[in-house]
Amino acid sequence: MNTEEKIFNAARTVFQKKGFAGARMQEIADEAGINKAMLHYCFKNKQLLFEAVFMNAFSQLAPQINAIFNSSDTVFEKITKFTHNYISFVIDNPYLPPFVIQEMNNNPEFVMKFLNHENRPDPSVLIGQIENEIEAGIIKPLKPKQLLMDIFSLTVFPFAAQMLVKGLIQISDSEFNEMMEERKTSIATQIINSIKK
Amino acid sequence: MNTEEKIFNAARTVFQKKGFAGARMQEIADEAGINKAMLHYCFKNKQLLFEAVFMNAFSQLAPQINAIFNSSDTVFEKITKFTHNYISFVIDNPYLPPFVIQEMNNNPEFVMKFLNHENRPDPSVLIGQIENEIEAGIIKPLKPKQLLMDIFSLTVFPFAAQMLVKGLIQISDSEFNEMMEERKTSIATQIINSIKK
DNA sequence: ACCTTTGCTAACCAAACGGTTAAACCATAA
DNA sequence: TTATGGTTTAACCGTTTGGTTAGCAAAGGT
Repeated sequence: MNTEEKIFNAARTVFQKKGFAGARMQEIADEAGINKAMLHYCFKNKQLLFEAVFMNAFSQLAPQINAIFNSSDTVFEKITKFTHNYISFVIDNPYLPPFVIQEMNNNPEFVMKFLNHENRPDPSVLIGQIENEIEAGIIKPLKPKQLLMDIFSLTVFPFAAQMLVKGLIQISDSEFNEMMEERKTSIATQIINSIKK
Repeated sequence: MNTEEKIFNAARTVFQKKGFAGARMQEIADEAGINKAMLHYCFKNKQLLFEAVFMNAFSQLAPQINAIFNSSDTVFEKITKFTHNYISFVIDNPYLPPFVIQEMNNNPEFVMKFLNHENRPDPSVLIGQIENEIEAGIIKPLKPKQLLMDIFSLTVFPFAAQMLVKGLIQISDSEFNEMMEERKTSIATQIINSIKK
């Protein structure tokens, strides 16, 4: 692992734990086991280092999501695949959702920068497909965007609000992971049952 | 409005917009239209000022939620009331969910302090009641905690991840509010339909 | 052999930060 | 009128922060 990678990994760890404002360049340097000046040698400044970490987080997720959204599967298959894949991915990267949501709320200017990114997750094809399947009588009449919001909510929220949820309904880390494993399949079943004609 | 209130309101605004780490005492002072020293005169230090704001946010929400969770209503009625009341409340306080979730993830020590608070939201009664209604054949067999997670997810997530959601599915502020108005009733209907026998 | 570049660091800097101090202000009671 | 005690401020302080500088050592080119 070269120095740039060491810095990047350290930065990802610290930024995801503390957020942009709470992260300290010194802490990232310590975590990487190098001098603080090296951060600026490799990544110019805090903002650019952060953007590198943030964009990388997204460029891991987005193509995976788009591949599902834009495939030739049926809506039901897409829902099944999305919830399963997303939860699997996030179980391995549990810091990602709170991090992304936090920074999107804190840096609205930054939202725009990423929304114009080539690889942004784009549900427009899926929305059209949902409308078609409604007309075809496969899916009950509903607003596609509400359905998307339901899918995102059920899959992403438990991870985004992990600490809150664990505290509120009193579950341990292992119980949480068990529940999430179960949700990999149960969410899709539940949604499909409630929208199929 | 006395000075303490001016400070408190200013602090709430700044903390909710920037988070604890990102908030600046000077900015709070400016927002309140007073001298920075006055903050320390009234609230000792940044940590205590933050805790005052955070606890206040919770003490607005928690009793309302508990009143519903612990009433003598049926589970279906509780779900209906909870989703409706919570969304109504959060439409008027849109900064609250991201703020709470962010700080709970960033200050895990702080989570404990609030979880031992007398007025914490407590779903234990509701969980027992769900188990009873399952035995009574009113509700399909399911894990009560999964049901709670679904309810929280569908109601809270769109607000917690507001910026992300608005960007992803391409909706304006007014469209977002329209969708949330609709969800006040649609979420409950949907959940109840999918769990009733 | 002699530059030039690259990877890296110790030491340093100016600005920003949370917090303190000492004095001014101002109502009110003696 | 003046003494008192809570309220408010300008000025200041020590520390932390992101960022810079000057230089070292090894690698490569000529």
